[in-house]
Amino acid sequence: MKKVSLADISKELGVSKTLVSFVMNGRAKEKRINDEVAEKVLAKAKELGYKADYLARAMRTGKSQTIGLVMADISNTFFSKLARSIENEAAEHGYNVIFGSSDENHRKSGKLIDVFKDKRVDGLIICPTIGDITHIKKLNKERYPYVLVDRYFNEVSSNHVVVDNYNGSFKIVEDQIQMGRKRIAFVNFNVELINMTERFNGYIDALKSYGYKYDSSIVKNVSFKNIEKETYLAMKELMKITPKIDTIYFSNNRLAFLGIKYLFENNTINFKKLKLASFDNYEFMHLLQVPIKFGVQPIEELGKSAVDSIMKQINEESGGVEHVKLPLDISFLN
Amino acid sequence: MKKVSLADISKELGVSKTLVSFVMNGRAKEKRINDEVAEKVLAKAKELGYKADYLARAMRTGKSQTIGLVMADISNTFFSKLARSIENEAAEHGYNVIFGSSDENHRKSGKLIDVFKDKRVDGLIICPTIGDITHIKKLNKERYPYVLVDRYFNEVSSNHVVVDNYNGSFKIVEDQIQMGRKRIAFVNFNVELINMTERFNGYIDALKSYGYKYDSSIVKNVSFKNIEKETYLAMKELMKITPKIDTIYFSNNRLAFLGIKYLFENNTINFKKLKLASFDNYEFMHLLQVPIKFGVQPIEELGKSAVDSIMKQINEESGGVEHVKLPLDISFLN
DNA sequence: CATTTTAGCTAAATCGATTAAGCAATTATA
DNA sequence: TATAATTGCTTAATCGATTTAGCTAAAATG
Repeated sequence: MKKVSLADISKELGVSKTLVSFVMNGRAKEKRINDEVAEKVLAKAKELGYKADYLARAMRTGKSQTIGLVMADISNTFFSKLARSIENEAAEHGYNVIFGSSDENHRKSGKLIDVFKDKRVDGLIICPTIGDITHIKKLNKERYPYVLVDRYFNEVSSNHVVVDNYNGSFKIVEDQIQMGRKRIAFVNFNVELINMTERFNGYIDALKSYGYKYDSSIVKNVSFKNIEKETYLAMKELMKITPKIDTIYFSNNRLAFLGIKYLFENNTINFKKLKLASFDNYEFMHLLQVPIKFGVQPIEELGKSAVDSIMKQINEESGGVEHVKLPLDISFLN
Repeated sequence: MKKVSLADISKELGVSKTLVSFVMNGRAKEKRINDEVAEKVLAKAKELGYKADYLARAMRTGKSQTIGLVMADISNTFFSKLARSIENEAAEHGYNVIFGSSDENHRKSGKLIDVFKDKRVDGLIICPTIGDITHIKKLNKERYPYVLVDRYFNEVSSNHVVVDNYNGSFKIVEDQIQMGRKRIAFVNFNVELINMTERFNGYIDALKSYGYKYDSSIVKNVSFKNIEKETYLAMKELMKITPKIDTIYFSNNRLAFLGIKYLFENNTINFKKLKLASFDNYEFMHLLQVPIKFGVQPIEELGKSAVDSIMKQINEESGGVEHVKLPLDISFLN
């Protein structure tokens, strides 16, 4: 019941391991192996139940048929859906996925990247966080196949696949404006992640292009770490401001969730006067009895596109750095 | 900038690879290596930036420091949270996690198990689906380290970690009874998965022990595949039944979500008369303006416990088959 | 002083597949 | 007919770490 190796087959048939290896890798023709011999090898392999040892092969070829996935937190729906999409697309190419969560901590992501490289993943899909620039630069230098998803850095060239944060955000705010909203507050993360700043820029520019004045007192920035407390605090402050705001726009589903939770827990809110908007959603969101509008991230395409980029790089079909920007699905605005 | 190997160190110092290997594995004392020599080796290793090659080591030792995780669908919150918990606990032990989704299809899970074994994962954490008995039996025969989570099979002995479905379900139904509900409908999956049948048994027995008569017309079973359509159909039928039901109890959060969605889309429902219950929840659930009560799965403990079981097996500290049954958190019933 | 023990180290096999280099026999070409 | 090309296959090195078996010299023992 123990493992069958190339050597076993070669011994039983009295041929060399080399020959068996060639046949098993489908290189019989190329290597001009006699058809009859090749067939015998295949038959014997089947009989003995031979399967190439993954580790031995990986060690020789340096290829592991595995992709490393580094995200902020797989238990977050956005990332778990992304992971699923990546898993599916990777499977199409015969690859598996090994994953790890960074919790937006670049020490963790750095460690994960190192371990995954150590395990010889053929490529890395990374949702980078602040401070990951160093790691990206290193990957660039080493020409290690990788692709960033959801976020990237202006300061360093990289393959990346992201959603069009700027235009998505612009349209969501524009929609509120067109609905007659006058004072649109914005709740964002206080970090320099490009997706977040782009959403902010979309907000600003939408206001501008409709002649609204930018009022920094109705823009709140909360931290990843104390997201719950700070979002609550931001909400509390926003509700007190005069003249009254009539829309709160959340730059992400998590913030929207917490904001809504706050509103429910402090149920003096009049939803005739206050509307909500969110850059992206949870599946549940439209069931909440709350006037909220949101975009929907093209998560599946993000994952698919990321894997495709990795595959191109692995197979060296890549024509240099690749930037993919997918539109936010705003069909739910109507 | 290329990889530093044991041989590089041994050459530079004029000692054998064996010695270097011993030192690097902390076996210097045991192998009676001269302290000065050992120190020299460590210093040189640091200087050259030596890191043991994972594949070479894995090939020799047969250990990959990786755990394989097979679930129904990582994009489902239950599983993604479980995955996160498993990832964390595995990391504590220096392990990574490679994952795959079976979509409740035993062909897929079988393939995943095979591939993961091929990749020499040191253990498997499996959320099995119907038809996986064969694979479990095989793992038993091979004495491959594994543990089932969330589900298991009565027909075959296995290590498993599950929630106490029976008692959890019993208490949820009991709670409805104590609230004065008279006709409690049940929406379940139509599959022979033990977690689902146990939830059903809890429902039945709670009814019985309070002298309720079991009425099969208010128990609906839907399939995994057409979950959306069939749940809608079940809801439609339940709402028509007379005498009117006054509680719908969903055996899982997904069913509850779809049921609620149906109710909202057919908004003639009077929530003064109809209450809801669900075995487990979504984070959002209590924000819905719906009278729903639910249990909360001890997901983190499930994952932690599963990894611990695997670790015991890997380190051969396991004293035979292990069954863990964790209580459902019902604190939200109050 | 002869023998045993111990300290300190190494050679070489091993895990299992891949592959560069090359050999022998046959066939084609000049 | 001598040389070149092709067919069909093999030997042995290699990837990098682990580990068994064993060697030498010094120290301990009787």
